[in-house]
Amino acid sequence: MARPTLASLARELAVSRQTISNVLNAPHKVKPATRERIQAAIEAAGYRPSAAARQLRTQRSMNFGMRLLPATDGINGAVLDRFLHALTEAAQAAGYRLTLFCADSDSDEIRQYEELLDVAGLDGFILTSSTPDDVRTRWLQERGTPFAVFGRPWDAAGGLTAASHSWVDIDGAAGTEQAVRMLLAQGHSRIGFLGSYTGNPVGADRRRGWLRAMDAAGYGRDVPALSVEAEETVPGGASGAALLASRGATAIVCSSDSLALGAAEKLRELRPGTARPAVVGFDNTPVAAALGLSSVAQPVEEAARHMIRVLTHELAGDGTGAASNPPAAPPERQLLLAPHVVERVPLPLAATGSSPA
Amino acid sequence: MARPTLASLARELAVSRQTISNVLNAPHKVKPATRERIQAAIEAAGYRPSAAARQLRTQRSMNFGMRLLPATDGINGAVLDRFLHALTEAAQAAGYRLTLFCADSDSDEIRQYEELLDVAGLDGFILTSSTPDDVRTRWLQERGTPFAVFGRPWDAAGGLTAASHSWVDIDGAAGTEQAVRMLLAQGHSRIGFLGSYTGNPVGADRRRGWLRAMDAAGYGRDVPALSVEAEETVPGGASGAALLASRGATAIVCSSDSLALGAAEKLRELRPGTARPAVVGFDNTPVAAALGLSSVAQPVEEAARHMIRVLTHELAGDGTGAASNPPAAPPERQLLLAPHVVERVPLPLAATGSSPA
DNA sequence: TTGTATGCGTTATCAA
DNA sequence: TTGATAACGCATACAA
Repeated sequence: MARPTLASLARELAVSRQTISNVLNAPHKVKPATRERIQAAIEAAGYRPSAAARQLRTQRSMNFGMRLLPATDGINGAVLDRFLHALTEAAQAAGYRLTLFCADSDSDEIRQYEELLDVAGLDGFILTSSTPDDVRTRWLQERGTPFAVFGRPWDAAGGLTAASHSWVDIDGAAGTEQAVRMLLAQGHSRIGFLGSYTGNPVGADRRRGWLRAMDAAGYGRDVPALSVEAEETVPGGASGAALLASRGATAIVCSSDSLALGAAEKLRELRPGTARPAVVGFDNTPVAAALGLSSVAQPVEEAARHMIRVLTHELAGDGTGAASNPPAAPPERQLLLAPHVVERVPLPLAATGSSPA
Repeated sequence: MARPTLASLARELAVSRQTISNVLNAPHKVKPATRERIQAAIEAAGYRPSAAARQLRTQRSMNFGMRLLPATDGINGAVLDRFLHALTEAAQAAGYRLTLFCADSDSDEIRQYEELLDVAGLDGFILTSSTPDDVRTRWLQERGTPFAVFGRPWDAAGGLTAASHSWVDIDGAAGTEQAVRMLLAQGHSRIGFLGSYTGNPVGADRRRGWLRAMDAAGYGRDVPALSVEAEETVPGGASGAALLASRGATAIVCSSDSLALGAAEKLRELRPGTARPAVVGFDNTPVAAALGLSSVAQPVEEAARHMIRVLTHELAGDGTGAASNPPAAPPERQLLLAPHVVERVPLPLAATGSSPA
């Protein structure tokens, strides 16, 4: 038998379509007795309202869009998987669907917005980065389309502009600060920082935390010598680590896992006696886990959930549909989440490396 | 001004809605003169047909669905990014959109299919794995919903069942075969295989290629000693490599990059003199690239594009809309793609490791 | 509290 | 070749 519709179900139950529609969209308007009878029938018939018909009427697609960037080449791309999964899950739980799309450039991204808005009627977008005068965010704001950004709108100079749009980000400085404290607790004092930070606001932010913690610990005078700039690659990490080691660093905080991987290898090579290379990475990628490298873990799942919360809140008086009596507090429009350090012991593979096999 | 609709545009042009619709969907039915006039007007007005209205009429959503598996823990998850991006891009190029969803289990996945089919009217699904009597594929087939699977339907015993559904897969055996040949050409003869293959059809497939190449090269008698089973982790690779080395292996083909990473570290540790650990991984993940490890690269982009081709072909007489005169050859419903070995030289970090810094 | 009428934007059928 | 009419499935204002 064919899929039931509002009309077919109404005929069957000898009520009007309107009543069934009310049971679904405004249950309080229907007498409890009939409501329950109809609810049971809906259940039994497996009736589900058609999103297309609904959208035609309400001008709501219950659909968010997100641009998928061209395959993030780095090791750190692994973070995207988790983010995407959490995003999809949260959207789904809120009754929304997630549509992916590709774009060649930021301006092409705007063309895609336009197309997806007109054709598919998307209700909002997820952006995975932005700058203070990002053409995309400006376009979306002018058009009044809801969107949320993962990442603060850093400007080129490394400053943070007060943006009027919603964003969620991870507090990188807090992460490196915590990493330094962990290393201090382990007895290290000459703790280096390795990262790309000039002209790279994210790297600069992470460096700031290291700086703060070093100052607080009274090692501020060592800071100039122990801060090394490096390309965010494995070889970059290796050569940076060599430089830091030559300056007496016994531990290194890195602004990425790629760097940490290179640094750890290099330290192990330079000091075969040391069982544990005191290196901390950033992003807590599977690679770090696989190699037993400590790393700063970002709560991307929480970030994703919050972004959906912001979006659904903006789209409805209340996401739940059922008007909660004390209207739920609106989600923070701009939220900075704290990461945490995952401490790991190196693999046996490394531990046995120092002693003859 | 509001977004133009068929009606508003028709009024403006003093033609019927139908004519405009024909210009879009059956241009040959419209007199060239009016067609061009209308096309220009469409362009100028920026008119775009509403997908919802269209779907209501045609029962087509132009939308495919794909389940996002819970964050692939391994290093190898990186392959998904590329696959997803290629999939989205190909779908987009074919005029389709891609909707993501999550599920807790295979049976929940079926519930999601049902929901997405009823509610959103998805036109087809992408699956990323299947077994011979997969409940999901059976359900989809019974319902007549188009779908394509990435991965052959291996059965538990490692056999390949003749499936009636479409799939695309990478020929793992061909990949390892090629890896062995590369190592042979480099002068190796005692080439080991490291992987998880009993009860793991994918691993068994990859082992098969190694076996074939070793036999062909006349090293068949060494095979029993040189095949080592290991858990697909970095430590697994390290201990497996140690065992293989003790049996005289000078090179190792691994069934994953995780294993290769562990194996390479171990070999480097065991033989400090050897600048190049002769290890080949599988999947060509960013980690392999970052570390300068050779690896078998899967053409996942091509696989993704083909799956979209299969799906769109099944849904339309012809994907292009414009009926091509010689009806394009239907895409292979079951396609095995050949991977290729990416040969890399280890990083400086490793090369300098053997000589004093 | 329940039912009736109308329209959301498109395509399909048919008549002109 | 073009135009009028109906229908896709639903929600909303309004009448009962």
